[in-house]
Amino acid sequence: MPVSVQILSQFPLLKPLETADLEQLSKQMNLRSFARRGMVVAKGSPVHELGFLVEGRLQGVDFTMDGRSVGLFFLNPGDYFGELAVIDGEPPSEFVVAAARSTVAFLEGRHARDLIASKPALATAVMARLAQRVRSVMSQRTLLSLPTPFQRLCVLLLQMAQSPGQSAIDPVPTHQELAITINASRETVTRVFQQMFLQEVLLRTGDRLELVNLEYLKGVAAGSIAPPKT
Amino acid sequence: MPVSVQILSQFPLLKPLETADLEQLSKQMNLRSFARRGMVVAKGSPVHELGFLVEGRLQGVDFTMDGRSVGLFFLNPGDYFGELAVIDGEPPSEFVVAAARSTVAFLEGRHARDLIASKPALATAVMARLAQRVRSVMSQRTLLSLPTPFQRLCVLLLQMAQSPGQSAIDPVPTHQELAITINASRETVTRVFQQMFLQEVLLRTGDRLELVNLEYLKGVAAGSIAPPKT
DNA sequence: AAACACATGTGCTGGGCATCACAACTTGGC
DNA sequence: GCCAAGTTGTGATGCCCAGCACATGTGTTT
Repeated sequence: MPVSVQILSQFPLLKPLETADLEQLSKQMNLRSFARRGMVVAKGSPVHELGFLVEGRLQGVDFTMDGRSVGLFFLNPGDYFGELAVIDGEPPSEFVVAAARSTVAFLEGRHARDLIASKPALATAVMARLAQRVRSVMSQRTLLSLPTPFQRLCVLLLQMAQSPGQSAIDPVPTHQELAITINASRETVTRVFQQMFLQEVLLRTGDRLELVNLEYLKGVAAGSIAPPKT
Repeated sequence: MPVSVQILSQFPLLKPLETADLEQLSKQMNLRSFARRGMVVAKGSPVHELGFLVEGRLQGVDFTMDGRSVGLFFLNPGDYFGELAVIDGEPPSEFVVAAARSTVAFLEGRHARDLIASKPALATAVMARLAQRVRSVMSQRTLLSLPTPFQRLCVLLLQMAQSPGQSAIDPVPTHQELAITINASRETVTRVFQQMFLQEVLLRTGDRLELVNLEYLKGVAAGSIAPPKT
């Protein structure tokens, strides 16, 4: 069940490859579809595959040993996942589930390793990707060691907005999801938002959240503005 | 100020290199010494160098925007650091300071990049190193989202012990250092230790901390054993 | 030996946040 | 369309832990 070269050529990671390479790859890959909530990769699974998201939306989740979920992130079409397991041969470090009906192209671990090893351009790209992941997880870790949920939420909002360099977040994750990533309760997130709407720091319109008062958010993040009392 | 080939050949990362390569490298590198508390690399510095610790002990530290320190780790002779900045060209992500009088061999960023790009064996090793760092920071992030300091400390102790696969930690970091990594106050760490000594879960002899009751620690980590009240 | 820096032990107090409980509202599925 | 599932808003309660203050121990420096 090969994957069309047409589709493969859409992926930024594979851009440096020749058409011949893509045709070769095409035969090694296979396409699978997932319903909403379908499990794409299980943490600790012995299967090592590199996955390319063709369409839909995936979310990665991890769990603490006592069952709480942490550190959620999203993948959009064009992204790939599973590099960690492919590179070091250890089991995958988190679960990946479909946040919406999705289609994924898989390349078996062994083939993926060979591919990366044989194409220096790919190796460089993968290294860059890993470096970026280290930085991103580190900034999460930094976020989590801020003292108050109020500060953590401000920093998270700034982080999420600055990805596209904009002062808006679209679509906004649910309070529950935000709570998970900043290690606070769902209710606390609701209450902090309430505060910020009142003070007109944030503005919500549909699924879009606008960061009106960026200076305030930065101030709280840097600790120069004290978070307001209850 | 070249670095002797003799010294370079000690580093695991450089093992795959021929003697000729090492001699070449030797000319590109330089050796610097640092007193205790000396700053080896500054976060955000525009200088990108790959550093090899020849002797001594270094510690990496990061800070939140409001000035608290987080996520401290140690380097021992034979380790290298600075790969992140070398790979993605961004400023270093943390400070590295000398925990004791130390000697470090530096290789300039451009040379390091060329070296890695030209030797697939090195590229593979660096990729593996990065993958390991992602996993390690991720487990830190998981640790930080546990609800109570008690649980966080149990998990941290288990993590620190299992590096060598032993049930002891030697040398034990100070309470202050532990407090920083689990995002708790120094006093809380002291009190948790107190508890655990009483219950004979831990045993301290000099600079060595023995994990006597591993099952208990694992139980608390997994949430199946409730942390005792104050 | 004295002086100092640093690590550790311990009590007290207040506030912040998790947790529970429940209501109002929106969304998706059939 | 309607029911179920999921999302958001809000109050009340209790407890855990940060923060402060200070005592004691230990190794290092002069």
